[in-house]
Amino acid sequence: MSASASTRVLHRNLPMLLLRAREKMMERFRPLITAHGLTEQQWRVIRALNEHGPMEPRHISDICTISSPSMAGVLARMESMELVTKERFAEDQRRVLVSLTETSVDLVRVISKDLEAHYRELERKVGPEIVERVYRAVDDLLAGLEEEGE
Amino acid sequence: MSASASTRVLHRNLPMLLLRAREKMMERFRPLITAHGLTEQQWRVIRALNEHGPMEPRHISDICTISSPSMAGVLARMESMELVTKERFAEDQRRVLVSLTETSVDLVRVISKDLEAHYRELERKVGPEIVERVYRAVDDLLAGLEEEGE
DNA sequence: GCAAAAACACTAACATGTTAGTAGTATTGC
DNA sequence: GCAATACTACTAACATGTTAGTGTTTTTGC
Repeated sequence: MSASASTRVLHRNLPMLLLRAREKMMERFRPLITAHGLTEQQWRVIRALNEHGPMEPRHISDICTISSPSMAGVLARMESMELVTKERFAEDQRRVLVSLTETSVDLVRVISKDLEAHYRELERKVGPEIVERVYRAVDDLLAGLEEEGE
Repeated sequence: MSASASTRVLHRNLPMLLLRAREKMMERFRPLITAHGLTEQQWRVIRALNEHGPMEPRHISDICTISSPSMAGVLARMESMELVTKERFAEDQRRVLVSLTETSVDLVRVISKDLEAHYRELERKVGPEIVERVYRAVDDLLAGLEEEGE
C-alpha cells in the first residue's frame, strides 16, 4: 500500500542521504571517542581548538556546526570537566576566549592515533577513490550552496 | 597558534563534511516544515509512512535514521497530535502498526509541493550535475560501508 | 512442555538541537 | 553626550539523540 502519484515526493532526499551516510560513519568512530569519556560534540570542540588555537564561542560554533545555544551547554560541561578554560576579554566584556587544558591536549594525542588508524582502515575498505569523490562532490555542493543570491 | 604536527589530525573529516552539508541544506528546507507545525523528524516519519504505507516502529526507525528510543517519543507526540494511529498486532502483542491519519495525508499534499519547488530551485542554483555527483558518490560510500567483513 | 534466549517497544538519565528571547556591553547616529 | 541599535553569550522550554536497561511476549533448544 504505497502513496498515490499525486502525493509521492518525487526527488530523492539529499539531506536524508547525507544524514544516513554520516550516521553509518559515526557508528564506527563514535565508540573510539566515548571510550575516552567524551561526547562526539566535545571531541569536535577539542579538535577545533587544537587545530586553530584558543577561540571565541561563536567561532567554535561555526567550525563545529554546533549552534550557539548548544555550545553554551557543551562549553559549560567541558569547563566543569576541566577540558577547557574560559576568560573574558579585558577590552570587550561581552567576548570570551576558550582554551584547551593540558588534559585535553593529552587526549588529542591518544584519540587522534586511534582515529587515524580507523580512518585508514575505512578508506581501505571503501576505496580511497570513492572517499575522494565524496569529498569533491560535497565540497562543490557546499560551494554552490554558499554562493550569494541568484 | 596552531597545533604541532604530532597532535594534528591529518585526514580530512568526512563525518564533519557530511554534517555541514546536511545542515546547510536543512537551513533552507526546515522552515518549510516548521511553518506547518511539524518538526523535521515528524516530517521524515510522515513521508516514510506515506511512501511505504503503515509500518512497525523499528522499520520506520531504519528508514528515517531515527533510533528506537527517539522514535518512541516522536511517535507518542505524533499520536497525541493526531498525526498517526497505533494498533497492536493480534497475533503478536509485542508488535505495533503505525498508520497515518487523514490530517497527515493532507499535510503531505501541501508540504510536498513546497519542498518540490524549493528542491528544484536548489538544484538549479547548485547545478544538477553536482547534485547528481553527490548522490552517486555517497551511494557508493554507503555501499562500501555496508559490505560485510574484510 | 518448559526453561532459557531472543525480540520488541518502551523508559530513564543525561547531552544536545531548535527556536525564541534575555542581560549586559559596545557601537552608532545624530 | 546619549538614546537607539547591534552584538555576544547565555537562558528557557521543549524535542530529539545516546546509552543502558526494563517489561512483556514469542521463539528456541532440548
